[in-house]
Amino acid sequence: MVHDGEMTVVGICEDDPGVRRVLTDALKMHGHDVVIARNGREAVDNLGVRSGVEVLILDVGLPDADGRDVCQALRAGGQHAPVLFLTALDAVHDRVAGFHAGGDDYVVKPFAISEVLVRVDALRRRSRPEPVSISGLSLHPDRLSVAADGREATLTPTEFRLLAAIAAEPGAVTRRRAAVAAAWPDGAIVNENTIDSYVRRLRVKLASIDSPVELTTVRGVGFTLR
Amino acid sequence: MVHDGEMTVVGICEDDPGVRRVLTDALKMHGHDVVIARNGREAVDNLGVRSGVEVLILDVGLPDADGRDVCQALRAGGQHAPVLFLTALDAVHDRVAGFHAGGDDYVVKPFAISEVLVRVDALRRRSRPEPVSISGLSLHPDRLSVAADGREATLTPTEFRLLAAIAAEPGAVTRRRAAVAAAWPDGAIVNENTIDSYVRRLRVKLASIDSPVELTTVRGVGFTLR
DNA sequence: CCGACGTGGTCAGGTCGCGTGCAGGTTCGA
DNA sequence: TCGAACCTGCACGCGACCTGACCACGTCGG
Repeated sequence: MVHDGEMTVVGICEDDPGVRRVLTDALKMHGHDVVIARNGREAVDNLGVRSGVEVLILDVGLPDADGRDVCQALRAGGQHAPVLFLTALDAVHDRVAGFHAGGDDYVVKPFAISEVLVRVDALRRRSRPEPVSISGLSLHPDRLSVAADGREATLTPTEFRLLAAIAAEPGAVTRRRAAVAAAWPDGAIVNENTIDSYVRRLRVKLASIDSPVELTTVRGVGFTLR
Repeated sequence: MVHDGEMTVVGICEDDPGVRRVLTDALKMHGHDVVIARNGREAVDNLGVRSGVEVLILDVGLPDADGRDVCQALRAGGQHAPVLFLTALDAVHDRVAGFHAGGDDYVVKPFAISEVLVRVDALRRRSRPEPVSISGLSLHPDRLSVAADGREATLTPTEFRLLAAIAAEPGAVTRRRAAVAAAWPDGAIVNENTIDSYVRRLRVKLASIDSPVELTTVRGVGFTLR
């Protein structure tokens, strides 16, 4: 089957067998794969980075734990997959709004399956890399752009890889060799000077959006974001 | 008059001629239009997005395929019409419960015609192909058209699928491969250049309605809506 | 049965921008 | 002060993309 994208591996943490079943069936019917956890403990065991899940569906109201705690525990374990929270109606005005801002999403129970499916697809699509925010600068891999405040600048693929590599560890110095390896992953042999050209272009684009951070040179070592 | 107004186009996939006849007659008597498929193959051929059906009635127990597989195949083709599954009694406790919770529905054979009619109406009502609005652009799946402000342009089915895929996440870059997979869900091998032609046609049509958003190219990656 | 029409798909040629390298100037560290 | 490291501006080639046309096929009305 070749339809709209690749299969997504979805991790579900839900105590209610009925809801679990509904979700599992619907997701499988749409060509996705499912990993199940019945409670917080199983979630931590089964839905970590090693599980290979790409999207998480977590019930906020678990018997043994809050879905947000589960999320936090998974995140602590290096699991960065986007989360779709299932929440009861009365919790909506609580702190749920916060989820949405974080790139994660939520649906209110009782929910329509179709809604869950749509959101799972959306999360997967934009999740591969979630927008990376670094001191007022946000990188959007799905848009190939960098934004500060409201302004946004689009980057070429190579520019983006380079900036992403340098921004990966804010404050740390990215060595020239490391930057080259990141921006040219195929191991192409590029002129030492080429990277300077790209750094320059990045500086111009960062300036065009009044970036709060500067791309500075550490002479003899590499580059860093300040 | 009982039925609430507009005619609904119902797609039926059912192998039993008797059941087919009963459904067809009842639906037509209530002012609906019917498109028939005798098996899974015909369903995929006749009940896709291009058929214009608004509600699907799928027999779960087809000779050549499971109704759920048929549903999956149709969904992959961009057919998002709600489904009413016809299922045998013994399957109820199977996984059918899952359908009812979602946007879709089911009835158990043998069923009362009136029940089917009620559910068809309910399904249609709650899933009227609402136009999808994206930054001033609205896509009308039921009319295969795109509108901005007051102006409207009609699209061919392939054009619509392509635009819908790119518009799914405004601002995000839709990769060429993904766009191809969306516009040609059957996995047809199309010339790499073909998609360019369609993008061009879409651009022309978007321009003809003074679209507020532009279909721009992200060189080396894909397309995006800005 | 035939021709008009809409749709899907292909092709050849032209355009354009990304990736790249170079030359010359400038800054920094010793 | 001197050399190396870095910055700046620019030019160029190739491949990705755009453009406008063409053709094959199915549908429908006459």
